[in-house]
Amino acid sequence: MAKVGIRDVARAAQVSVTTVSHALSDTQGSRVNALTREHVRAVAEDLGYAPNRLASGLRNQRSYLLGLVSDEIATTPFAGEMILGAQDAAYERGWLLMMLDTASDRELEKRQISTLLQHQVDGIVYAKMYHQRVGLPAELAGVPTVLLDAVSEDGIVSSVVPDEVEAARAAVRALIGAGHRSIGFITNIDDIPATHGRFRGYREALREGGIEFDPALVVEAVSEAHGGRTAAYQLLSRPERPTALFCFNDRMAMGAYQAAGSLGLKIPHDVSVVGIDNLELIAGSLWPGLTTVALPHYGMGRWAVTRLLDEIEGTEEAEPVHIMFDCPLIERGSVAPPLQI
Amino acid sequence: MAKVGIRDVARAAQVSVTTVSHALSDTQGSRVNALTREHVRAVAEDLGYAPNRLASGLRNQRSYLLGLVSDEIATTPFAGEMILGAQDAAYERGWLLMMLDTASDRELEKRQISTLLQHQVDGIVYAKMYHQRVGLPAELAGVPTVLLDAVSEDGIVSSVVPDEVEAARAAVRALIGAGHRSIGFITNIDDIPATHGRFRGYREALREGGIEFDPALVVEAVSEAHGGRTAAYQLLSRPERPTALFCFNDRMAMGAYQAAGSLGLKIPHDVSVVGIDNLELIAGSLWPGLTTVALPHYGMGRWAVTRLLDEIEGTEEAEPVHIMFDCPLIERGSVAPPLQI
DNA sequence: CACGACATACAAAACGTTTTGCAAAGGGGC
DNA sequence: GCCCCTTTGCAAAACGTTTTGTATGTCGTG
Repeated sequence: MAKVGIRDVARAAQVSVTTVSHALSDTQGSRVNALTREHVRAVAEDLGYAPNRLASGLRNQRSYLLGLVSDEIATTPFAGEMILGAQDAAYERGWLLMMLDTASDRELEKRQISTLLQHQVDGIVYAKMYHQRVGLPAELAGVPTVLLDAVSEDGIVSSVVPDEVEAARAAVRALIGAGHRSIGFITNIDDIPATHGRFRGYREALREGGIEFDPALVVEAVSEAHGGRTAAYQLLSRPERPTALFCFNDRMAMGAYQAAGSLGLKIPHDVSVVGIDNLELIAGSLWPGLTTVALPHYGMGRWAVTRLLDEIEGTEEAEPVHIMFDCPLIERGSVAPPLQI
Repeated sequence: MAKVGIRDVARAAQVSVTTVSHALSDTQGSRVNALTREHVRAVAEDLGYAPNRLASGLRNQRSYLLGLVSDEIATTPFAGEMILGAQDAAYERGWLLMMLDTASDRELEKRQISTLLQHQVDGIVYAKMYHQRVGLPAELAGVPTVLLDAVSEDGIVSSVVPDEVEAARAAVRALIGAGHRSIGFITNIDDIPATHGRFRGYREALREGGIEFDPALVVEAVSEAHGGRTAAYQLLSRPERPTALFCFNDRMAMGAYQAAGSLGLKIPHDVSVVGIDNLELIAGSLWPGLTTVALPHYGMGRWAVTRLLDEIEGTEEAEPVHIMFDCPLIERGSVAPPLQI
């Protein structure tokens, strides 16, 4: 069963290839009779004809291919949602996405981008697996590009990142709303936007709640379960222990659960905990379920591709847009009113 | 900066496009002088020329594109490794991979496959996110295809799956090796190959160790943390409780940790636990770290693409191959000798 | 010295589309 | 009834490669 091409359709429909082409793409001013069009369409359908995108891409200088280059796709659990969002948005508009993992290797990244360009991708989503500032690779100059979960130093291309400050505020507000006044903050040690943004959100939420900031309630650690565990242990074993903990992420919150358990404290009865990330695997598996703030990976992925396609298809040169996505609170069972109230 | 094409190189090098083409692809019998070749190459390099894959694909009837269709990429944590393996293998051989998520929707799957085919992909990896038997979509007939983490009912295309029996045996052997004789099995309730394979592996390992199978030590539950928790609670609260638990997966093992904790039992001192999956996020975050068996997702992804490319590039029709991948034991800290020995 | 064989380079066709320019036919206004 | 305009269809060129067939010279051999 050889591939059926446009000439096969033309032959079967007793018209020229030109007419077939016109009949199948409605865009042109009616250069074909409605009846002929119907007839051609029926024949094409019948033969199972689908245009060869390689050929039409060559002719139109448009491949309907998008590249997505990102660091460490595999090692992080966020990737899935982000990519799915991007994929969905692309597919809905008739485009396909090609992902490449740079493994954070600048040299590899360079080669991958040029491979993508060789395949004539019409644009590139440059993604990072956690919110960061980046310098745009030189190879991307002149190529429509959108940043996903990253902002560029020169602000020259559109970008989307989560609103870290708001995320932290939402988390802490949930605790304050439950009546807590002594809220520990288990933060991480990396110098990344999330660290600073969430710290600011923590302080802003406290201020809003009329609670004085107490530096003694902030503990830094590596952003893993064990870091969260030691930090929480430290905070919870004090005589004047906080009644709630706001953790930098869900993994650290998991560590907090472990520390609470080893100190004989029950969550949420003795201590409330909130995280950030909404990693289903962790937040949903903990017991009780972890109340946390979701990072809108799916939505950001969608937005990035949608924006990229708008820029590609748009006629006029559009100004780059930089947006921050809201992060919704996901309530499970780790927040309750404080004990002594 | 307009794209530089082969004719630009020809002009700059003062030769014909034919010569440029020949000079750049060494495959042909030397139809070009070594000196000319060097010269052309230098000029091409200089101009930053890279052939347009769309055009060469059209001419060669080979797109150097592969499709990867899979169910639920986003919702499962395995996806990353599997896709990364596939991606790496493809990239190393000069191919690109286009992923599509069918969301387990048969209708969507159909459309996605035909989209891929329109883009002239040279082959398709049909992947599932957990080991299962599948019927191959009719659209794939005649298209080079390899199954990833799935086997087809008719065995007509090559496939790769994990060796479930061996995985379970490795896990249980680790417990027996530590001295355990009373080993509970927390299994799941779904009728999938993993359930049956791991049960068989459990029994085989017991037999090898000269331990009699005791149906009372097997408890079924949903394969989530809460399922593991209730099952483990049930097993561990018996007067004659098992000294070790083999859990269907890491999430259920996490539930076992919770049950042990609520019963005041320490892992691994009072009870040993092993899982299957090696989900870094869970196995590495638990305290103590979970000893578990890794499912070789990265390797399977690599194998699938490598095999697919061999079949595509191979001259003769190759017989389909069905292989099972070994699953290595990953030791962390959840296994110790039993208490009373 | 002449002829053939070989090395080297080029022109042209092909891959499967889309689109532009052109021609034929049909219809309406005068 | 003639002319012009509109509608409808077709032929051909173009997109950027690769490859086949052919032409030109050069060298070696008889």
